[in-house]
Amino acid sequence: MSLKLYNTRTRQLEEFRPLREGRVDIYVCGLTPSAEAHIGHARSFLFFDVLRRYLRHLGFDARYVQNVTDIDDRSIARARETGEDWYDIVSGYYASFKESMRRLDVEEPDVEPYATKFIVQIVEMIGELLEREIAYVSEDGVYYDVSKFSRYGALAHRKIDELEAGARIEVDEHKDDPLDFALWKFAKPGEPSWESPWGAGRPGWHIECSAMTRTVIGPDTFDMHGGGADLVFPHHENEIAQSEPLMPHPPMANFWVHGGVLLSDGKKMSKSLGNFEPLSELLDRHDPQAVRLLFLQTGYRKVMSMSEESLDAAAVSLERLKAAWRKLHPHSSAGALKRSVLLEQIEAALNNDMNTAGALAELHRFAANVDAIPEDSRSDAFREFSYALEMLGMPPRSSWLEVPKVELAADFLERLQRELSGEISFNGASPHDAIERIIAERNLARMQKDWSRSDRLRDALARCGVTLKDGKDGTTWTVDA
RNA sequence: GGCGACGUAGCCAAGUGGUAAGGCAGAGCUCUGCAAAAGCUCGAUUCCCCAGUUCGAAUCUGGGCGUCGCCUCCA
Repeated sequence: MSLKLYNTRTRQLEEFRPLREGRVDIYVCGLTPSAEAHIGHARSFLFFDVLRRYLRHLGFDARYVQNVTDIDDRSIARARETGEDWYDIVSGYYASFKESMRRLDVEEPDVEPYATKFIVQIVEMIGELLEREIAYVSEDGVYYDVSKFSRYGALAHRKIDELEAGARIEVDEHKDDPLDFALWKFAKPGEPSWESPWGAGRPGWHIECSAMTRTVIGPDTFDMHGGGADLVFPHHENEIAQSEPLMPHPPMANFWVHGGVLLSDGKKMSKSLGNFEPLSELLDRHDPQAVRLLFLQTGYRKVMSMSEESLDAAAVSLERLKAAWRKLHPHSSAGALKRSVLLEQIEAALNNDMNTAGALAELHRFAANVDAIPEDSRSDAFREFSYALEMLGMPPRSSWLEVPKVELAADFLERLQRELSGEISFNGASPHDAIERIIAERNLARMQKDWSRSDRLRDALARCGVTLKDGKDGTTWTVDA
């Protein structure tokens, strides 16, 4: 039993085998920080985070490279509009993205190459393409000549004439063919630029990834290249077109792995449509672990839509896992990980093209049966459950031990006092003490079977947003959301 | 217009030839003075529609209908 992954290159589910024993090199196209990151980006990087964690679990030494395209037309245009420095814009958005990734427990890439740090290698690569006459210098830049690469369109499973029939390709007088794309764009006055043999300018989109994979990972075929499904064409197709003619032994990457896009109101979330809320703000409103859980529930390749309701449902679902973990927690003790059906079933699910929804189902099945676990195997169960959660990127936190509480409103005491109309006074007491005081009074009333007083006290608290729960170990309270 | 994906209970979603995982919501029960919380139990004779292949199909084939993506910057 081993990992099978869908390979966009061959359009098939294939058994994953690393090119070098025990080692996996993954390159994932990162962000172009010309706008605020959104939850669709999070879905993609969350998936690759789980893939990476799983590869490591399988015993591979996984090296994860995720680039930053820190130069592009949009950020330059934005700088012109706002008067800001273009790089301040880029680094601002990127910092915000990184912070969101941290909150989502997405692990840091092992290598994080910035496009602007690889200008030398980019220029060198363009030079090689020109030498081989696969590229040409035009009036406003250097272009890639698509007609020179016979496999062009292979990744996207598209033929050149089909692409040309597309109604939305703009004719550009600087290109020989509408499908040709820019490798280097000559700078207009005021635009950021770097020197090159053909004139000062900046790299086109696509070329940075070709240059960086070649430099950072190596000139030969590497194991996996990933990104969102919307990158298949033209971005990844163009990367292949740039890289493979210069390689002695193509293909550029063995596996091409693409994650499905996220829909918002039935339309793909995208920078140009602006149909999204910044990721950082969404994470203020929703538990990042619940966000991860929600994405784990859906196959990574499926087009998926998301709603506030689904996010809330995921939070409740996460609570179940937390509760199971909490029950096991007192039985923790150091020791080796002992495998049982839980891990076996999770592996079986993940081996099937990273079926995280199936893996999650196993976690829930386990959680539902936690009470039945015999005392002497609880420590093992605890370690295995924790390990599985961690493997999916949902590391148990110390906060899981606490029942969730929300802050009391600022005027809580005043409202409470009013609700009780002087029945009990607690001048100077903290809100917490006041609640405890009422609970004590109520329990006294309950002992005396004074139900009307008991209920009156409970209702007063309820109107102030505090719910009481009578457990067998006494009364606890929670603050309503 | 071309290429592709998807359509499973109220909602989200797994399952890719052997008789429908899981989550949310809902219902019932237990517990409780009553609640809340918690625990237990239950849910599609059926997988968009229509034909076909097969002993057997949600799963394969053909045809419809619908939704979405890509063909343009995008994870």
